[in-house]
Amino acid sequence: MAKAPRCGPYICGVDAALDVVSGKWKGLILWELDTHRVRRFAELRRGLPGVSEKMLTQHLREMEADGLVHREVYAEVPPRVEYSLTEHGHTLNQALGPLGAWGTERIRREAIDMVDVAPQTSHR
Amino acid sequence: MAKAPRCGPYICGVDAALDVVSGKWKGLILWELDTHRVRRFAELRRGLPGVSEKMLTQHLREMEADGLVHREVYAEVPPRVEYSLTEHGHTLNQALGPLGAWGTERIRREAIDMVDVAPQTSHR
DNA sequence: ATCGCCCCTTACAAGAAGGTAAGTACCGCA
DNA sequence: TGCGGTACTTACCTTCTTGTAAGGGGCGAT
Repeated sequence: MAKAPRCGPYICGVDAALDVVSGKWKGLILWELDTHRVRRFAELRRGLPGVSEKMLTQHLREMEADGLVHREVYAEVPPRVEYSLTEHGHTLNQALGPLGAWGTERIRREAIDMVDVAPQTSHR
Repeated sequence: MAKAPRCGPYICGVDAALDVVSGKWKGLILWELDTHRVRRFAELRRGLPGVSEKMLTQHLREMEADGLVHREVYAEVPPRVEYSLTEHGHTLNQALGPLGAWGTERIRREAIDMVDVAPQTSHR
């Protein structure tokens, strides 16, 4: 069920983009890879609290297939693999910027709402 | 299944935003509701090819709980319900803009790649 | 020699998301 | 009287995603 494009016919661009970032850890992987330019497998694992090795590998492979991350394997011992964002991954991250800002705003707003709803401690 | 914040502790804003738009039809619902300012249930259903009534109701309820859409019920016969974007939904859609552009670009690029890879009748 | 690190892979199991189909209650139309 | 339209709800089932656990091959450290 997966050819080059993973999912069906996209109705709009948002669809296509969401398809590529949907996955429990992909947003965080993107974030990690953007802050630190390049990360090794174990570094990413430590950076994502609670991720299993399987999921990390799987997501990284999908993102590689989607052309978002670059995977550089060094034929050394012990094995070393470095992940970094491709040009595409980078532009995606930039496109994700406003969304991240919106999300942050939303979190902030929810925090305020919670204080409003439970007003005994102090006024907001 | 859903308190005010639906999912766990968000690491970054992208997380929170993705949580809110992840769902097979939410992107499209947002799009529909943004183009036409206000839509009724059956109109939305006709606008999203292949959506089931259950999923549409479910997604709309979640988005209402998330403060993205406004649901106006008219106590008439036959029943009439109108959905529209809230202020939040609107800003979300704007934040989704760059992502949509990225997705569109990606679709275009894939189409080009496919032509590159499969030049009509030659070797497979 | 055994342990643990590195970067995975595989098999299996659980859970969430989504789809199908039917039912509800009311009405206008033929 | 029966059909279709409106806006759902419910029960059941399938598929997709995620998690758990184990293994594997090479090497440095204990």
